[in-house]
Amino acid sequence: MTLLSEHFFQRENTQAIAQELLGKLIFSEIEKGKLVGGIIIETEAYLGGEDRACHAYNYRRTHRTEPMFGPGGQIYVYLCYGLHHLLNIVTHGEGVPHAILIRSLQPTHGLDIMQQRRLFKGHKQKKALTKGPGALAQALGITRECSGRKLEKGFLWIEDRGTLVEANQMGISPRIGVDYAGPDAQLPLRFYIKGAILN
DNA sequence: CGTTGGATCTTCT
DNA sequence: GAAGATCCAACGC
Repeated sequence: MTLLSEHFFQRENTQAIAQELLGKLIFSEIEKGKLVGGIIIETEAYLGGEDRACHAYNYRRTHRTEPMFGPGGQIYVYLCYGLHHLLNIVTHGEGVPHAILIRSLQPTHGLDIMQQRRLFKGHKQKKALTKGPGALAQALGITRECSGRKLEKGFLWIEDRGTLVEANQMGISPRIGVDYAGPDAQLPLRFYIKGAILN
């Protein structure tokens, strides 16, 4: 198994990286002693200054978007709809605000811990542990305090265990929930492993 | 099954 | 002051 290095994320082809992340393992031990993780099965690419769907469109630089302007391998987390944290991995070099949204996992490690984290918040039982970006961040214990930190073993990291996703197993579609982005909403920048997203 | 609406709050205008 | 890279349960069929 190989830990994915910063170099991996500092390459310039964000779409290719988003595709390569499919089948990789992501781990979180943000809470010490609580190791959780799973296989990445769905990603979306956000292409920085030229992408209307990206928070950093037109190189809009704010406190929130700042991590995206850093070098690849950093973490960008932000709050959506007031209640969901969304996990992104920054790519490309410094000053180019590309990022990849991790949308879904197939849970493999620490299922009991994820189950617990998904319990409270008023509701009773959750079905999917890590299907959907908000759910996934909750199961991994990610909050926006992680935003701006680096991927790091023992905190939050990604490993390659040699899983290969064949081209015919990969699905491509427009990104979810970005209708406001005009023509960019149609771009085929969402990637997923066919059949894996269904429960 | 598919569709609908409520929860909830940071961020930027 | 408005909008938003969502989730879930409750409906209606």
